[in-house]
Amino acid sequence: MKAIAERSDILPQLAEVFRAHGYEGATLALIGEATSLGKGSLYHFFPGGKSQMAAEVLAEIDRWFEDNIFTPLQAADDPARAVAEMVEAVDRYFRSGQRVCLVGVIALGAARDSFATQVRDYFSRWQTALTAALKRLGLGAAAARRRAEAALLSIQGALVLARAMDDPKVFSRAMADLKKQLLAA
Amino acid sequence: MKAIAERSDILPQLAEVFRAHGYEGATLALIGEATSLGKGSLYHFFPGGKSQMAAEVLAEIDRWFEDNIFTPLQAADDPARAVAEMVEAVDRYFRSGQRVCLVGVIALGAARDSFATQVRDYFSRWQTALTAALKRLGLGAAAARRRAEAALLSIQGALVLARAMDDPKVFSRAMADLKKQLLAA
DNA sequence: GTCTATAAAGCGATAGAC
DNA sequence: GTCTATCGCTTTATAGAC
Repeated sequence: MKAIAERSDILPQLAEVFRAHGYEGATLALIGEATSLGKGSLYHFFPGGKSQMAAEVLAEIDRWFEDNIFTPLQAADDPARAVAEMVEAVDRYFRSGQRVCLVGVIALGAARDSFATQVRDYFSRWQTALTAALKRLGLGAAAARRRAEAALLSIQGALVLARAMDDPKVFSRAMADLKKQLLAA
Repeated sequence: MKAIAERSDILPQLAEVFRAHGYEGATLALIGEATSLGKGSLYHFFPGGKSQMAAEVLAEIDRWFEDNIFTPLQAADDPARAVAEMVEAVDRYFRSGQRVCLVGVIALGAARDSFATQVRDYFSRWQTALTAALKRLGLGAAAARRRAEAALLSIQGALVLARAMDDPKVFSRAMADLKKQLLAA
């Protein structure tokens, strides 16, 4: 274990603070606590301050989804299996609804305008990747696009509702439904 | 037009500030600006400060939904028509996705814990009212409950996605779909 | 690369005049 | 009921020692 911090260690911790408190609510004090780093170190890594931190966290999330969700959807031999695995990966990633989607949180808040492109791209690339898999399952282009949009909507809605009801089962139910609906004829 | 402010005038303006900036992001400066009221007046109306403001806004929202959504769903002669009118009322209320759901925003943020009961009740009473209407449409108790849950989930998801994509059409499409799904056999 | 100290501004909240 | 002035604290951000 190194005493010297690395970006790869910091970004996930940073992400959790933004997830838990939102952009406005994530203070440098909370961030310092979560990363065990002083302000000096934080500004050494992120000279642009809080907004750079959030931008890099969003970029990291984007990278993760690209590798673990988008690419598998488009490259898989068996599209039905890829779609099912996407739903399972999403369930794990969001810890059955106990973890929130940072991109969704930012989309709802005032910080959306500052990160508009990153937020939009995240969802639109996800939709594109899922649409491709659904087309390979035999759906028409328009139907595939609509169904992919409905899927993203279900995931985001399930996260909101599960947290509002404080009940992870709401999320699990939604993901089980989602898998069925995505793979239906 | 009175120079003296009334609660009934203030609460809607307050609500818009919380919607636009979230609980943490809604500063007293922004609130003062939106209401054209100084801090003195604000603390005269809300001695409990910001948290009382948010609590009363949530109560006001609750009242509005009780009167305009929940009660009509449970009391209507024609449940099919009541369900269709709910979807239309929701579309108007959220301005086709250009306005955000404050209860959802709070549910996702750190302030959720402070308003947990109000947040939970809002959704659970909505689900109860919608479930009742769906049962009168001929659905079994369990199916009605599940379908009502899926409906709330769609609305919240559509709000997130419409804002993320910055495209109100996403919301309108979702509401059109929702109406069909709720009224399907 | 990490820290402490500190600046400058903004925060929620209060006091008191009118 | 409304305002201004202000308190005490926290905020983001910077400076500089180590």
